[in-house]
Amino acid sequence: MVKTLHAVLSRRERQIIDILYRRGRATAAEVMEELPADTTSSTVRTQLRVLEEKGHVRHGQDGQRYVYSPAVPRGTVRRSALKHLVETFFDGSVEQAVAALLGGEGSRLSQQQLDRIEELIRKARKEGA
Amino acid sequence: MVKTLHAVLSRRERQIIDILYRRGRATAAEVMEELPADTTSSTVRTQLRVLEEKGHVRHGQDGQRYVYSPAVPRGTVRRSALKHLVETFFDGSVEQAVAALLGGEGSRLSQQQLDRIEELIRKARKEGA
DNA sequence: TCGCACGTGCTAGAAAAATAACATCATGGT
DNA sequence: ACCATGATGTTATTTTTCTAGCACGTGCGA
Repeated sequence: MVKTLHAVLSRRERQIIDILYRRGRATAAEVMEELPADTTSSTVRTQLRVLEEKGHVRHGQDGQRYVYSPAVPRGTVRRSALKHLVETFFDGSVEQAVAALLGGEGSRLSQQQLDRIEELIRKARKEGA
Repeated sequence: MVKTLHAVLSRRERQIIDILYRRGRATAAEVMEELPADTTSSTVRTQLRVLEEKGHVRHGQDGQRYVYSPAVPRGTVRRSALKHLVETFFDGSVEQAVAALLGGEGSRLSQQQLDRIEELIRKARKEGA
């Protein structure tokens, strides 16, 4: 059983990495903005450095500041995150998960989006046949 | 911003709670089975007790042993977990998330399942109109 | 009835995580 | 040129998490 990223990280580390996945990249200051207001810059920077040592994030340089981004491609992580979520909360049923996505109050999918999803279903039918 | 369950829990606590959500309910021994082999019973029971104190799980009694289950309904937690995942990894796009579910190699949805999903889309169309 | 197997409660100690203090270096405006 | 500002690195301290030891209770088979 390969450990999914989230199973390995500590609480703060997860918070921070999630911010990076959401934004794609961010400076220490930007990360700090998205954390609870009382979090100090020093703390955030230390965490980022630790995360880098552990190989979870990397940084480039922009002038004087560091710009951090996740080391593992988003696509990879989200695939396993999705899988874990489906197994944990939907009895492993992709169908149930899709149902929850479509049914969620917050969804509000446009007609076009629904069109595109139907298109995906047509493709899935062909492949699944 | 309401904190989602997973944002609050420590690493071990998450592992354990996920097991409970997956299985619905479990004894300390059953939880232990699903954790890394070197985890002791004492440790697991302590964690469960702490989780109960914090209000995340509760227990009933079955003869002599305790049977633990999550305190927050699965449906509630999975809704927010899904939401968080969509925001973090799919730019907030439900469509993209559905696409990933349908497109994942491991999916292998049956024709019936696809039928049911299409039915859901029809419903979504009506509501969204 | 004894004692082993298996359950729980409590509590202390070790390990990991989180925070913050302090020092240093570049930059830009006065 | 100089200081205020905003970065960073290093390191120490505090806090939380994790683990495990020990005591005690219950049931069941020898």
